[in-house]
Amino acid sequence: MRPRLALVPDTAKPTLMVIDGHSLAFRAFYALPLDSFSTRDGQHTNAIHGFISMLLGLLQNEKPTHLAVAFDISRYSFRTREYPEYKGTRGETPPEFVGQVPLLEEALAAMGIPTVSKEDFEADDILATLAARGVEQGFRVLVVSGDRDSIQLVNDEVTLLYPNARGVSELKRYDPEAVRERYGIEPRQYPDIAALVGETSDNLIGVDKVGEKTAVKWVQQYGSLDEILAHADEIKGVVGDNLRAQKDRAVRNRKLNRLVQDVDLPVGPADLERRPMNPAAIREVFDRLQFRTLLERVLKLARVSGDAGEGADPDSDGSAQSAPAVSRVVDEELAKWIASATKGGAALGLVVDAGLDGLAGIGLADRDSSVYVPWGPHRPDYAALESWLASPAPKLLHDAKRATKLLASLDLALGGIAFDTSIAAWLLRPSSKAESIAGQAYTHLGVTIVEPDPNQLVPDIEAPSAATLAWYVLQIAEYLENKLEPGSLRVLRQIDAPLAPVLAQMELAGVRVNPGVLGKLRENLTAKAAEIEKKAFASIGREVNLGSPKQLQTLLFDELGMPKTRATKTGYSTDAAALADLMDQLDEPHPFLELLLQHRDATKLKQMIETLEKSVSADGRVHTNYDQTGTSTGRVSSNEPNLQNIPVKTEEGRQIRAAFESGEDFETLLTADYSQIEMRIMAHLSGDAGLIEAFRAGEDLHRFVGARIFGVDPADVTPIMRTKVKAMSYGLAYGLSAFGLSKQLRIEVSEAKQLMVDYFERFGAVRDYLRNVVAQAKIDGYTETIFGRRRPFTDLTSSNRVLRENAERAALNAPIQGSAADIIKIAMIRIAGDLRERELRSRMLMQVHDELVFEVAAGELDELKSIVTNRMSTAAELTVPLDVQLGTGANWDAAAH
DNA sequence: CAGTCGACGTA
DNA sequence: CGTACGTCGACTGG
Repeated sequence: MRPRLALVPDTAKPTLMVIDGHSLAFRAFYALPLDSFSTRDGQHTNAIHGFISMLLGLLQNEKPTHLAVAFDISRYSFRTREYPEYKGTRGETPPEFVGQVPLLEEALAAMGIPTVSKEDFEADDILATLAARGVEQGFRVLVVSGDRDSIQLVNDEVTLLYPNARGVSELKRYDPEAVRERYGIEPRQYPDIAALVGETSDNLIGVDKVGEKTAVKWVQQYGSLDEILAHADEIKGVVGDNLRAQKDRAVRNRKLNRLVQDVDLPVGPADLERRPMNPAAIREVFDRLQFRTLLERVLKLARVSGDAGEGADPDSDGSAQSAPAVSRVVDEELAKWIASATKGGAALGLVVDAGLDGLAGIGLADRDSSVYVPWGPHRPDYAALESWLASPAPKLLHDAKRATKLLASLDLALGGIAFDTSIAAWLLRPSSKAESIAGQAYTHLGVTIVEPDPNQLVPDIEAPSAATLAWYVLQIAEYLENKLEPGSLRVLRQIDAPLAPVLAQMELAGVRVNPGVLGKLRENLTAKAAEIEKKAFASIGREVNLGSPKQLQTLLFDELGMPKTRATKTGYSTDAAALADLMDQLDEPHPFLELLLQHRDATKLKQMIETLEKSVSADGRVHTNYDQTGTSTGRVSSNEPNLQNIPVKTEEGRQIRAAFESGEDFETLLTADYSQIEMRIMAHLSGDAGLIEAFRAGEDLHRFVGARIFGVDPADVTPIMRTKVKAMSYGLAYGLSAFGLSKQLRIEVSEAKQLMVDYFERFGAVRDYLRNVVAQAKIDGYTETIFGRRRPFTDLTSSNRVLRENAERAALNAPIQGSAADIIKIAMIRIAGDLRERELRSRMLMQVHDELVFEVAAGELDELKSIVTNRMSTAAELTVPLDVQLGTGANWDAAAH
């Protein structure tokens, strides 16, 4: 059915494609805007993007059988030795470009494309050599280069693909005929023309007054540069005089622009046969570069070339193990299969099939068989399965939280979550995005699981059976288990795998939201926003979309002529800090500014309320989704809706919290939070005697620290002093600079600097620790939390300063934020265990990084308080106590303390 | 219609 | 020129 044959070019000769990496990447660099192609953390990628995009087009259109990319090693070669001025007019290569070359080489390596370079030679010489060898060995050769000197390589077997002025998206094809048409000469004569005319970009001056037209005329007349020089006497006029006077220039140029065709290379054309791509490596590199569309394109190409290369269907491919056939089993047969598969305590792959609503079936797999258990409404006796599911017998899953929830909806318990491939992949690379089972099979096993097109209304092919997927989960689990360090494996087994069912329970429970409270608040805010908007329009005498930064920019900076603020990608900032600055700067601030800020406040809250209202389920509760693999530090995140960013700082914000209540069958809400957990972790990790003493003394931390720094009694620490110290302390864990501190506190940079000096004089071990974290991470390539959770870093040694310093701050923060995440996760697991064992009806509902919210059943408050306090404060043994604050109340706001 | 950006809420 | 997130409306480019 598939036109497989068409994928193989029907030419007798193999095609060798050789590409000048530097010249093409450099063209791409200038063709694509620098600003539009960079990763979130500031790595420029425009040259890489342009190059790969061009390369994919070439692979698709030209279908080379052999391929290599040549790079210059440096800007020095035998040519610069012979003629130091060669390429001398070239300015410093932009650092934004230089930083992209190693990444491009990495991307090519992942795509299985060899790169070639040779000390003392330029990429063009390598192209020339490979082209010559290729022709000798019977190849059709395609040279891809942006250097005009490559024209000399063109002949009946060698075609040059040359980028036009528009960049690298279109390449002009130069075969001998095209060269003749463009220049009126034979390709081999091109260097003679170039020698006479000169090449500005190489700093090669030609003969004065001789341009392309004159040079072409002479070459046509005499045949070659040598002949022209031999007959120089015959040429009349000023150009003739110039030629005779400056013939050395032409001779020198001709010597330099001759490409070397016999460079001693470690590879020949035959070694450059296209190899299968490594999807896992490609994903890794492209993820890092944040190339989404290109990733799709390259993976598609990888699949196509893989099919064409192997030409066999997966089932008949003996080399890779393929999934066993699926059998449907029920009743006694099912019991028998489970008994035999779990013999010796073996773990089974388990996938729940979610059907359209509820549970459609269950897929199970051991190493060499897989079974599917359909979950009919009139189900036969599945006792054996149910008891295995509920038992601690080990199970390997992908997304255990989801499976737990699905089974729970049918009142089925799931125990023995021994491994979760989704979590495992995240622990291995916490910055990566979650993948489906099929995605993981492709990434980790290199296996393509054919899935129906999700855009197709009527599926074109059948979806893979849950049983087959379960078998793949088993394979992936095995692979990842070997990949994970012992420390990461411990984090998986002791923290994240046991946490999954706890989060599942919290999601299922949801939290009761009072629609009346929200509705009233929304109405108030709607009216308020409208009123502010009216005033704002009146103040400027026209209407404007207050939600459009672009329109606001026009208004503020063009029409009202206010001073420019911080630059953003698309203009000037209109954020709250920028507006505050404007109001400070102007003697009589325009009333519009204040109104705009108020309007933002009101609409932001209004939006939040509306999203919350929309997410209330039929049971009157909000069921958020906790993403266990969504952060790179180890925290969980919350979405749909996000319950971790409900306002708390302003009075109106707190009114939203007041809408979160305990359910009807419950008595009250209990909140429990860790006070200053990150500072305590810093005290622990740094071993700073002063900070440890501060926490052991048990008094107000910022007051204590302030007293030390300002040399006064704790009682004499003023609110201003306390604010400064507090900002400094909190900023520490984020890699705050004197500049940042000064901006936040609105004080002079010099004062901020002095504050930092004073701080570190008293708490020097903290600074030593923070420095050491970064230094160690530079050596190891990763950071680690107290419990061994790792986060890898690649940019700590980058030559790009922005990139490197961003990575340094992230590395500084990761062990602190991550350890706090570990601690609360451990507490949650233990609290959930206690609640279950003691058969309490109270439930854990929410987690907000350092805070837990519970719904308390009648008569259980005291017992719950003691469990929560105990488990939270003993979740980790630190050199300082873990202080836990409790609060109770009818709603979340009232329960705060 | 999907993806990006600026802005802003939380710890 | 402070870490980690998610969500919104406006805008952009296919």
